[in-house]
Amino acid sequence: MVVTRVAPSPTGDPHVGTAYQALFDYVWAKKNAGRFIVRIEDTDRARYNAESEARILAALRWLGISHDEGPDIGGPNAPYRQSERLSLYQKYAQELIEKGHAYRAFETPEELDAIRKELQQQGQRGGYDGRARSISKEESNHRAAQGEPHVVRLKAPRTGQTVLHDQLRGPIKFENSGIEDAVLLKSDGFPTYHLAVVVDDHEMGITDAVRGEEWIPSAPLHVLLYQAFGWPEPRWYHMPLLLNPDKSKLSKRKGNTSIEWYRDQGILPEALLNYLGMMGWSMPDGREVFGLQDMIENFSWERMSLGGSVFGWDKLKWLNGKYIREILSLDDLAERLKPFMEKAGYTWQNDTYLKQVAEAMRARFETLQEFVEKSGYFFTDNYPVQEKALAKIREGAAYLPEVRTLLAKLPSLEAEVAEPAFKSFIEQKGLKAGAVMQPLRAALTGVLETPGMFEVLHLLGRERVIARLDRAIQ
RNA sequence: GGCCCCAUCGACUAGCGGUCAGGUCACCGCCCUUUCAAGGCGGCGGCAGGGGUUCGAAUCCCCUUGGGGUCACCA
Repeated sequence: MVVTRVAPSPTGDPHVGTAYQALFDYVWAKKNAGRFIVRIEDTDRARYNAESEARILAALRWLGISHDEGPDIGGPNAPYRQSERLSLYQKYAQELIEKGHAYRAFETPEELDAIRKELQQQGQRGGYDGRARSISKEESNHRAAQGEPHVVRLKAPRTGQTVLHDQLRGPIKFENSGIEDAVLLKSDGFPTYHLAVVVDDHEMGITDAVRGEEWIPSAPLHVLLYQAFGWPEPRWYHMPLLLNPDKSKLSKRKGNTSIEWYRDQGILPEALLNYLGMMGWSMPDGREVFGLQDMIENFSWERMSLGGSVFGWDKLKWLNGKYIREILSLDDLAERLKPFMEKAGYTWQNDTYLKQVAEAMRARFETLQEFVEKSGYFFTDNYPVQEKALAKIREGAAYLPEVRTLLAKLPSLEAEVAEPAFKSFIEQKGLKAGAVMQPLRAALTGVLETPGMFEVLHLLGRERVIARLDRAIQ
């Protein structure tokens, strides 16, 4: 049995890094017919954001990553919010104190600052020297009983080494002398990540701890905790990081990290998921377009590459376009377009029309939002006319009245009718097609890039075509 | 700075001792063409450097360099 978890911290926008993590946790669990858990790491009162949890869960749902247990659906290991498990951590912290693996420390934040400075001046590493270790058990108990504020710190060994057995990189050795007496329980009674993650992973039966590489430096602390408790360690997998274009860890300041931002741009969830799947991982046959199920069927850690991956926009957009033009059905595409159209204030006479426009535009937009931006003239007469289009209209002013006459008297604007009529008109005049087509295009759409002219004529219909021509001629 | 991780085209990657180092995005050119796309074809472009090991290294080892992560009562 494999049980994995993703443990987001509800401090803000749903982060693509969380989705990345969740994706691999999910795939690995499902590959092994196991369970995938979502746990909320809300032990930081200062950064807690009340809406964040729901948005993170919604984002995962949107992506199609479904969890087997979590705060919204419950499960055998409930509760799934660390803020609701406080007594657990306190109990285990107490246990460590009694076993001699942890101790209370009573320094105030100001005192800690002073200690840190002092240590730095001496050229020593670390932020705490472990001085509270020397407080006697009696005194410690007494001061705690008096209600004196304190934290609980790990009594890290000062000699020897601790080895992290990372499944992706092999053993990583750390000198214990470099491991600090980290705070396990804060003075507000909340645990730090270090205590919480170990206690919860153990209590929830997590067998495989998959998380970002940024955790490697504190991993020995976690190993030490497992040893102190006498619990078996999970298998550790430290994933490569998602990067900004400048190769630093993906961050809000240097890129778009919110899943909601991509959603609002009209990136499809399957495209985003697919793209995340190709960050550090590849299909055995080299396919670049693949879904969750493909990933589950073909997943193995051997195919993971360890260098971080730049999370870039260009290829994501290309992939999204690929889904739009080759993977989605026309019906599906139209349905997904609707909310974007509505948001932009566009209306359409019926779904058939929307679908026809979508079909005509299909190869010409790569995000749903792009469709809205490029297709306005199909949905309103109030579309802007670009400078270049205006120039084209003037250029072709001589022909437009004749084109109007021609189109007005045609029995229909279907391509089968309009195209031959148009061709012979052009031939008669001894013109090049573009000389007439481009001004006409500009007159009917206000832009110079549109679907084929005859598609446009047919979609707009005679009434709108004539009206727009009249307007342009004036 | 200490500790730790990583290292193939600009980007995403294939490669796991013997390959003309392959594919994709982006970029450039050509074709198609009523425009713009899409699509097809082609091009540009890479094993960071130096030592080893080996008959033979992108592949294994070491050093250097470079990049990154982390050093909180945040996760």
